[in-house]
Amino acid sequence: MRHEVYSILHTCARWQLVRVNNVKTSIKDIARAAGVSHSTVSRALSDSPLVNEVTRSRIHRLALEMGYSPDAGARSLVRGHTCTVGVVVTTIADPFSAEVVEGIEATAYSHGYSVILAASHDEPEREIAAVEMLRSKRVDAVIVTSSRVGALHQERLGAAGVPVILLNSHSLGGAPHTFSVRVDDQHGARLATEHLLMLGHRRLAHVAGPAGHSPSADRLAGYRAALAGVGVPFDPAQVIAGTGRPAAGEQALPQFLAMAARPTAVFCYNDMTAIGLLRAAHSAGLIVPDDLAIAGFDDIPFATYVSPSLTTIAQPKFELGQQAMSMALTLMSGVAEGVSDVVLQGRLVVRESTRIRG
Amino acid sequence: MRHEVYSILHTCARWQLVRVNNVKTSIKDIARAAGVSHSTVSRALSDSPLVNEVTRSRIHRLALEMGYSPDAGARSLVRGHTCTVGVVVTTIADPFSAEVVEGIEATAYSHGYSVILAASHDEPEREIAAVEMLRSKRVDAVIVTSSRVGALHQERLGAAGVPVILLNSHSLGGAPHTFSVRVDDQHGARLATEHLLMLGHRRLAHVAGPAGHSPSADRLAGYRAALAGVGVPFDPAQVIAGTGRPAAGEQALPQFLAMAARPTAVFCYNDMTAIGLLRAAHSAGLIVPDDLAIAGFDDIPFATYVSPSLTTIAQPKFELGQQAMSMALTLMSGVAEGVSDVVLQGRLVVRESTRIRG
DNA sequence: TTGTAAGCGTTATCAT
DNA sequence: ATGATAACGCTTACAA
Repeated sequence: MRHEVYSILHTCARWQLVRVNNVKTSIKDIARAAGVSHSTVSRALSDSPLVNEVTRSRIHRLALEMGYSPDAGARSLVRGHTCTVGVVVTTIADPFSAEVVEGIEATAYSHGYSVILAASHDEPEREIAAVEMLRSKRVDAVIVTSSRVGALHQERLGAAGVPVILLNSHSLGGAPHTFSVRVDDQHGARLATEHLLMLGHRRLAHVAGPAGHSPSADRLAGYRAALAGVGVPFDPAQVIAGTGRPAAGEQALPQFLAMAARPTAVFCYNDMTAIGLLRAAHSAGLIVPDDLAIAGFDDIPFATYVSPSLTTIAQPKFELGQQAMSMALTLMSGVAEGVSDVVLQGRLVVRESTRIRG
Repeated sequence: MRHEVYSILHTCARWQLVRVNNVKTSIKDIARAAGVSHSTVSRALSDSPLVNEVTRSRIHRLALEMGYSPDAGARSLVRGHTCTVGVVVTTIADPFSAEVVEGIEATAYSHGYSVILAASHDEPEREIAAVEMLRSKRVDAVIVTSSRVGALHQERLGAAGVPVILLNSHSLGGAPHTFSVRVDDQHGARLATEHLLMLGHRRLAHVAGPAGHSPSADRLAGYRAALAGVGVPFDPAQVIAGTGRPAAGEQALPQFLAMAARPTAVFCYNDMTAIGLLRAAHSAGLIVPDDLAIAGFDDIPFATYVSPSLTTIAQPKFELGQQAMSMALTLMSGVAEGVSDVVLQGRLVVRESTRIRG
C-alpha cells in the first residue's frame, strides 16, 4: 500500500509557543496564582461548602485559564478507587463483543465510570497479562468476556478486593463461577432447532462450533434436546465439526450433499457459519430455504442484510453488557456477597432463510 | 427478555476468607516481611543491579506470594508518564473503527503501551469529555478518530505536552491538522468511479454520505473528477443524499428507477449504503451487476459475504491504526516537531457486483 | 473560612 | 549493597 508523508520539520513559531507552555498545572500552581493554600484550591474545585463563594469562583476561573486537569492517578491514590472498570475481550474487531461493550459502556457512563478495554486474543497468557495490567491500573472491577481462565482471576483479584464478573465464560468444569452473566446457549439452540422441526423438517444437521468451547457443547446439547423432544433419533454423523467462521459453513456443504439421507435443514453454531453455508449453497445453485433451510445463532448486524436474510437466535448482547456492569456496580458498593449468576435467554428471530417444508 | 437470577447470599466460608485477605499489598508490606527497607524492595522488583542476588530473589518470591501488584498511578506520579495512550472512537460497535483500533492496539502492545478506549457517540460534547477524561488519566498521547473538534484538542493537550493524532478527521476548514493520519477519500472514490467507467458504463449515479462530513464531500469530489476525466458531464440530479446507513441505499433505488436516464451503475458512499441498495435491487427483481452495477467504499468484512459480493475500495484500516500509533510513538519520544500528515491510499477490490457492460 | 500537615505507593537521590 | 529521605499531585483530618 502506497503512502505519502508530508513532513514540515522547520521550526514553527506556534509550536515553540507550545513547547514553552509545556507545563502541567497542579493545584499548587493555582494556589500560588490565587494567593491561597493548595488545600483551599482542592476544596474549591470539588465545590466544598467550606469555601468562600468569591474565592471559589475565582479559583474555578483560574483553573480554566491555566488549563488545569486533575491527576486521576494522584487522586485515586488517596481516595482508594478510580471510578474505572476494566473490560477484557478476545478481540475488539468482533461485532458480538463490540455490542456487549457498548452495553457496558452505556451503563458505566451513566454512573460516572469510565472503561479500559484490553484484548486477550483468545490466549490465556495474554488474558492474564491483560487482567494484571488492569489490576495495576487499580480498576474498581473487571469484566472478562469469553474467559478461558476466569476462576483464576476471581481468585487473584477477589483476594485484592476487586470484583471480577465473567461474561459468557467457559465453565467447562461445571462449577459455577462466583459472579457471572451469560446467555442460555442450550435453550437458544433448542429454540432454533424446534423452529426447524415445527416447519416440518425431519432430516436435520448441525455445523458445530470450535471444539472445547463450552458454547459449542451447549448449543449441540440444545440441538439434541430438541430432537429428543419430538422423538427424532440423533445421528452423530449429521454433526459436522466447525470453527465458528464462514469457511466452516462453506466446507460443510459438500459433506451434506454427499450424505445418503441429505438434510433439508441445518442449524449452525453461529451466524458466521450460517453465512458461509448460505454462500456455498448459493454457489451450488441451491435455493435457500426451499432446497435447504438454514438457521444461525447470535443475530449479528449483518444477519438482516444477507440474501436470504437469516433466521437466527438473537442474543441480548447490549443487555448482557448492561447486566454485567450493573452487577459490577452492585459489587463495588459492597452490598453483595456469595454467588450470583445471571442468565439471559435468547429470542428466535424468523427471517427468510427458513420456511415451511412444502 | 426473560432472565433468571440465582443468588445465593448465605455467608460463604470461602468468601469470608477473601474478605480477610482484602488487602492491597504495597512494597512497604513486602519490605516489612523481608526485613529490608522499601527502597530495596523497589530496586529488587525492577531488577536493579545494585541489589544482592539472594535478597532479590527472596523479594521476588515474597511479592508473588503476597499477591503484589504495582500501583500504576503512584508510579506514573513520579515517573511522569503512564505508558498508555488514549483512543477516542465514535462508537465501539462500528466494524470500521474496530479494525483501526486493532491496528493501534497491536502496535501499542508490541511497544509496551496499553490503550484506553473512549466513545464520543459522534457528539462534540462527549468527544471533549472523553479527551478530558483521558487527559486526567495522564495518557501519554491521544488518538482521535473522525473528530469533529480535532483542532481544539490539539490546542488544549498540545499545550500540556500531550501529542494528539487525528485519524480520518474532518478537516472542513481546509487547514491541515498538526498531526494526522488519513485515507485519501477523493483518490479512492475516483478509483471506484473510473472502474465503473472502464467497464463501459456512462449513465452513473452516486448515493452520497452524511452532509457536512468531509469524507462525503471528498468522495463526491473524486466521483466528479473521474467523470470529468473521461468527459462525461456531471448531473447533480444523479447524486442522491444519504446517511451512510443501509436505509439510504434502499431509499435511493426508487429514485434511480424514476429517472429519465436511468443509471446503469452506482457508486455508493460506503459499503453499508451499497448493501442497502443491493438488497433493494434484489427485492425489486433487478439483477446485480447486469441490470445495475454497484460499487461501495470501505471493504467492511461483510462485503465478501453478501450476494453478489461487493466491489469496493479497501481502506487500509489496520495500517491506519498502525501508522497513527507509530506517529504517537515518535511524538512521545520527543523527536518530531512541526506538522506531519500521513495519507494512505485505498485499493480497488473488484468482486461480483460490477461487470463489463454487455 | 482558611492554612498546616500527614499520607496514599512509587521512584530517585543521597548517604552510608 | 542497603537505608533514609524527598518528591510526585492530591485529599483530608486537624488547627487556627
